[in-house]
Amino acid sequence: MVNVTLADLARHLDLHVSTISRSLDPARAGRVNAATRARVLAAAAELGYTGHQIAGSLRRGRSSTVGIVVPDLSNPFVHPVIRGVVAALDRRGFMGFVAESGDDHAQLRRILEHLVSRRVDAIITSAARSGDAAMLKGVARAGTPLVLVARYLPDSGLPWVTHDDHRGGELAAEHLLDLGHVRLAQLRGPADVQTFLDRGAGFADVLQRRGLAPAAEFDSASAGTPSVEEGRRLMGRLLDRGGDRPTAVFAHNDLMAIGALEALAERGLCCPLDVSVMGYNDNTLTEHLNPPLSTVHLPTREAGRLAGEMALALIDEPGSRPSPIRLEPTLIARRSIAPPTPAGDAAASTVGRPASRRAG
Amino acid sequence: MVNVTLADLARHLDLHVSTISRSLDPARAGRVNAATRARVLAAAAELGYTGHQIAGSLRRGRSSTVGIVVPDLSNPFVHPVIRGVVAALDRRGFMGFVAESGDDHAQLRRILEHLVSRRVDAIITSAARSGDAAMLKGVARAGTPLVLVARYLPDSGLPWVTHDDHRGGELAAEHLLDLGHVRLAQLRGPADVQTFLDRGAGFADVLQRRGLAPAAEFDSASAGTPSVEEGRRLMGRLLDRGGDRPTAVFAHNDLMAIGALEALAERGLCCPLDVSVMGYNDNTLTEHLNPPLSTVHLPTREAGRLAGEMALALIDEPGSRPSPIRLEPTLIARRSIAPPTPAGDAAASTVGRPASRRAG
DNA sequence: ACACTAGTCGCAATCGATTGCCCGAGTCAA
DNA sequence: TTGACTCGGGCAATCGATTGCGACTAGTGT
Repeated sequence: MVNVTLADLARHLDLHVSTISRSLDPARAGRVNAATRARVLAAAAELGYTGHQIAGSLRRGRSSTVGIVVPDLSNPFVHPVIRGVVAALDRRGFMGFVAESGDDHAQLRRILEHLVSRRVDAIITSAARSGDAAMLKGVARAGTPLVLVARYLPDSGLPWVTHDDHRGGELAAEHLLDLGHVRLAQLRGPADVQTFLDRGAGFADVLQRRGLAPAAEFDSASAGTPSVEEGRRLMGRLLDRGGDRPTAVFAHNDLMAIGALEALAERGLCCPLDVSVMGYNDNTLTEHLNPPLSTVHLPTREAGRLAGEMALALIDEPGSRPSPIRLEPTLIARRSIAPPTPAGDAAASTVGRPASRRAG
Repeated sequence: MVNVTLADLARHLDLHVSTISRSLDPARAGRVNAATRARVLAAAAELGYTGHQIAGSLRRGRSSTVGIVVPDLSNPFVHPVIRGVVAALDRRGFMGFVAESGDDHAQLRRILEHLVSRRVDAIITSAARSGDAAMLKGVARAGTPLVLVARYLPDSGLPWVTHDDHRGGELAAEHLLDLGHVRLAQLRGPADVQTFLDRGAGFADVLQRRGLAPAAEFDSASAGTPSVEEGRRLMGRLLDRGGDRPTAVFAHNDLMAIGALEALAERGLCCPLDVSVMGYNDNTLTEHLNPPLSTVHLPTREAGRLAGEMALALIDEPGSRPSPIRLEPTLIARRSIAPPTPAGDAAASTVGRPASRRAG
C-alpha cells in the first residue's frame, strides 16, 4: 500500500491505465464515461492513490513548480514578496518552493543548478547582485524563464518587477530637508545591488537640486551586507569620527536603521532628538521598534504577485519579453524623525522622549 | 541547445548513453575508461549539459530532496531551524525546499500532497498542530519519512527534535519569582500546539511548587496565533480588566511579548518598571528591542540540524524509529525584567529608564 | 596455445504517467 | 439500410536517466 500507481488501479478495476489517467484529470474527464470515472475516483480514494508528479513531469515536460530564491530569509522584506508570488502561483495550480542564497554567489549557483536540473518551470529571485548577472542570464538563455523581483539588473534584458528606489531616495531626502535638516548622512547598502545605488542616487539628487551637497565625511562606505550588524558598524564609524554629527541619517534599509539606532544608544545618544533615523522597506517589525521607525514603504507583496504573474506569462509564452514593472514607494512618517535640535543639547535625554506607540 | 540530454552527448561522442551516464556519476567513474570519461566531461561542459533530476528521480526512486514546512516565515524562530536543516542536508547532497503553511490545516494538506506527489525523500515540519496529527501520520505511513521539529505531537509515534519547553516555562517562572514577583500572568500561545501547553505547564508547576497559585484572573485566554497582534490583544484585555495589575507577564513567545510591550506603551505604562515582560525563543530581533527582551533561548539551529540528520537516517533506513530528541533551553536576562516596584508609582516614567543596549 | 580475468562499453528493460491514434459499438438522419 | 458521427476506452510510444547483464578486447598465467 506504500506506492499506488495507475497500473495498480488499472489492475484493480480491470481497466487500462490510460482510462485511469483520463479519469483522474478533471480536464480530460469528458473523454471517459461518468460511471467509469466514478468507479476510478472511488478506487483511487480507497487505495490511497497520491499521484506521481515526477513521472508526470517527465512525460509532460512541465512540473507546475517554480523556484523562489531569496537572499536572506531573516530579512522581513522577503516575506511579503514570497507570499505575493505564492498567491499568484496558487491561482494557477503552481507550487512555489523557497530557497535561500545567503547573498552568496556560489550558493546561488548551486541553487540555480538544482532548480534547473529539477526542471522548475520558472525561477523568481530577489537575490540578484550585479556579479550574478551573467549566471542568471545563462539560466534564462538555457530555457528556464527567470524573473527578477525587488532587485533588478539594469541592462541584463531579464524581466523584472521592482520598486522605484530612486524615487524612494528622493522621498527620504525631501522629508528630512523639509524638516530643516542640513547635516545629512547615508548608510549605504551593498554597492553591487542596484536598488541600493538607486536609493543613494535619489537621495543625493535631491540634496544637489536644493544646493545642499552633502559633506563627503557624512557619507558612509557601503555595507557588505544590508544587516543590523553592518548598520551598527557604519553608524558607529560615523559617530566616532569626531567633529560635527549629522542630524539625520538615511539608512538604506530598516535592518541597517536598527543597527544605527543601536549605535546611537550605545553612545548615549537619543533618536530622534540627537539624530533622526530614516529607514527603508517598512518591514513589519519597524512599527514595533522604539522609536517606531520612519521609513519608505514599498508594495512588496504586490511586487511578488506581479512577479508571479510575469513568470506564469513567461511559461505560457516562452519567447515573450514582458516589460519591466516599477512600483511606487510612499513615505511613512513615524517617530524616529524630528526636526533638528541644537547639537549636544543635554536636556534632550529625557524631555519629550515619547513612549512607544503604534503608528495610526 | 536548450535541453541537452544524455542522448545528445552520446550522439556527439559516438558513445552509448550508458557510458555517458556512468562517466557523469563520480561514484560510477571506475566503470569507465579514464580517457573516455575525460572526453565525456569535456563534451558535457562544452554543450552545457545540466542533468535532468526529474528523469533520474523517476528511475532511481529517490529525489535527493526534502521538503521543509514551516508555519510562518515571518516568525524569526523558523530561520535558524531552516538553516540548520539545510546545513545538515547539504552535507549529503540533499536539497531542502521551504513551504509555508500559515498554520492553516487546509494549506498544510495541499503542501503535503504536493510534496508527497513530488516524491520528496522526506518531510521536515515545524507546522504541526494537534489537529494535523492524523494527516501527518498518514503521510508517514504512506511511505514518506516525516520528522517534526520545534513542535512535536506527543503520542503520534512520529519522530521529533524539539526543546524542553516545560523546562523553559520553569526557567521563566523561577527567574521572575527569584526577583520577587508574586502577581504573575501568562500570555498563552495557541492551545492546539503542544509546545505552548508545555511552556504554560512548566511555568504553572513552579508557581505551585512554591505555593503561589496564580490568581485565575491573571491568566489569559489562548492566542489564536502566536503573533504580535494577539499578544497585544491579550495583554490589553489583562490590563483593562481593572483591579490589580500583574507585575510580570510571561509571553509564550517573543512575538507576543512585543505585542505586550505595545499594549503597555499604549496605556502609558513602562516596561520593566510597571510590568516586567518575559519572552520566549530569543528571536534575533529581541535584543534590538527597547527594552531588550529577557527571554528563553532555544538552540533552534541545532534542532534543525538534528532534524535534518534524523530525516537522512530515516531515508537510509526506512523502517527505523529514531528516538525523539529534546534540547535544553537557557534563560537570557536582558532589560525587560526588573524587580517589582510599588504599583502605580508615577515616578517610574523616567527614573532609571535605561537606554537600549546590547546584551553582553 | 588455451582458459581465464579484468577492464570497457553496449543493450535493453525500467521507473509511472501522458497522449495521439485507432477501434468497436451505439445513435441518428437521410 | 447505410453513411457519418459520437462515445468510451484500449494500445503503445514517449519523456530521460539508470543499471543488471552480457559481449568483446587485451592481457596474464600455466
